[in-house]
Amino acid sequence: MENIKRDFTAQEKVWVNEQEKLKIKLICNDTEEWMSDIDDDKLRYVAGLDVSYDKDESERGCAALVIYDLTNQSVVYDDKIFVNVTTEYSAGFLAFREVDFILELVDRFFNSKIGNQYEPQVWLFDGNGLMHPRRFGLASHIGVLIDRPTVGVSKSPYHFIPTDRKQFKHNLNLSLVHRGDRFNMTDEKGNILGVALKTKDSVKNPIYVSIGHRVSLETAIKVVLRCCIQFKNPEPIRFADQISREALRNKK
DNA sequence: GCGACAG
DNA sequence: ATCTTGTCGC
Repeated sequence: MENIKRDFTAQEKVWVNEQEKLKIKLICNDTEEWMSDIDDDKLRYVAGLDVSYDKDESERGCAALVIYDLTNQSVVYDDKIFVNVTTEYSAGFLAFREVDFILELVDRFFNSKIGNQYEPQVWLFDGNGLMHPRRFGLASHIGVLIDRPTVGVSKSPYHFIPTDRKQFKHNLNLSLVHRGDRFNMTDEKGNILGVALKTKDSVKNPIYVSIGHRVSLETAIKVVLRCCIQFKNPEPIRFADQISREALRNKK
């Protein structure tokens, strides 16, 4: 796996500094009691967040937060906000495009009546954590800002694919046969940045899981696998995606 | 030499 | 991210 080299704009240089600064606070191991025995029903509430964008008006978007109860397999909290998107997407800087919306949702949750009752034990994000050019993707970025356990879940391997794309896909197919099978995503030095994780026997393509903040990779994988119940993607993220997307559709 | 790029 | 029908399989 290798990094893509390119020149940064002035804005991106500022963002790189911000990432490096926040990265100092990043914690890449388990910090909570329940993480030592997830199999013991110690994991119950998981948050999922996602932002959808309008196809016609690029400045219009909707961000959603869902708290999912694994015990009852139900959504116990959901919230959404329509947002004004002012930051263009730039690979490696997704967090800066969505951070304001996400923080507002998190803030609204903690200030809600049930903000204490359903405090999520871990927060799942649509995007990467450590699997990032500077090892600080959106999940890590938000994780540090809210200082809660977070995990990055993406649908494509970013640019962390070997030069030989065909060989990579071949290796994936060999390794990923059943639900739970994984393929390590490593950098050029052999560091494991995340995994390609098969979450459903019948679905060929894996999802990509990486540490966000305050979880080990093993815990991140266990959490995601437990949240992938009926579909390829984790339920909390699926619902957040569904809510934000539908809200945008109905507002027309 | 150019382009590569989570959402 | 978003544009999109049918269709295969459980």
